[in-house]
Amino acid sequence: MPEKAKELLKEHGLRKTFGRQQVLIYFRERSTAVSHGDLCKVFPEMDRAALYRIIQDFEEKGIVHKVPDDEVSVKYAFCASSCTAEEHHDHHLHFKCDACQETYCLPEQETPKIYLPEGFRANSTEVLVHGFCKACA
Amino acid sequence: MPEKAKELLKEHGLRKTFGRQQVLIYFRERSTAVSHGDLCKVFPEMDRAALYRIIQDFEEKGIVHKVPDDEVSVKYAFCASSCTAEEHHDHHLHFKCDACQETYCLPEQETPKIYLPEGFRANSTEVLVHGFCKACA
DNA sequence: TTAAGTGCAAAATCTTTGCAAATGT
DNA sequence: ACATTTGCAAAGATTTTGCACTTAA
Repeated sequence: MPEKAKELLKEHGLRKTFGRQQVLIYFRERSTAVSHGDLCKVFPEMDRAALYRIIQDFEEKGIVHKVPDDEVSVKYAFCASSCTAEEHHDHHLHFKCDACQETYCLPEQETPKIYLPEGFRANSTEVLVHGFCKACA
Repeated sequence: MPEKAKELLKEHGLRKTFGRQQVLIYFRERSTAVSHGDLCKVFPEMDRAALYRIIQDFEEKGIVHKVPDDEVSVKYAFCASSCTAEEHHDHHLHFKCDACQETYCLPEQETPKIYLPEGFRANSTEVLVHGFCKACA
């Protein structure tokens, strides 16, 4: 994976713009998932609509992935590795702290093998564990 | 578990109103999760705000549970059994079909044991499996 | 130069809230 | 009769869209 945001954008077929670089760097430096609203607070000078489009482009190109959430809005986190527009490979667990409300990606953990009822075919599995994180426990 | 919607409401400390009975019966008869928007379509004669409040009351009292979703809005499904206002016991899997977009509860399946990094403490686990359901496979 | 991205404004949705009228116990 | 719930209307948030202007390649 390229070190520079610039290269990462290029690699995923996106033009290197100021906004995208800022947001990409922010995602890379975080271990927890953020919503669109969160990003608006982090980048108050950026346009809301532009942020929606940046997130959307990043998700389509495999730079960030959706993290299912039980609050109102979806969250996003930086893709672990090797995700492309064709396929995401973020088969790791997510952990949401009931105290600080942060959602962590836990990439060391593989998703467990799930056995489905007859007739169901699985493509991918999302796991969201609730509890207290290291900082809040 | 009581057979009648009326009794179920009473058991959870909610008054038996027409709207609540309708919605409760609807939830009981479904095997897939629905959003507020879905309910509005099913009950176009009911007030949006009232539906929000019904869902909220049901969730608080342990009649339905939230199902994390990767779309815009949260979904809800009927509680398997014995959930109360104090504690939900819906530790089953959810399955979302990539074709028909329905989210199923898979109550036969126990959630797998998850091993977390040092310092993290789990309370509950939500699993959302993506793939093709029986009807679409 | 020209295809793509941004900023701004407006529309469309979604969610919450307050309060008078209706309903359940 | 009294507390709760509903219906309606308004406000607040969130998300999407269109289009002129700017920027990247």
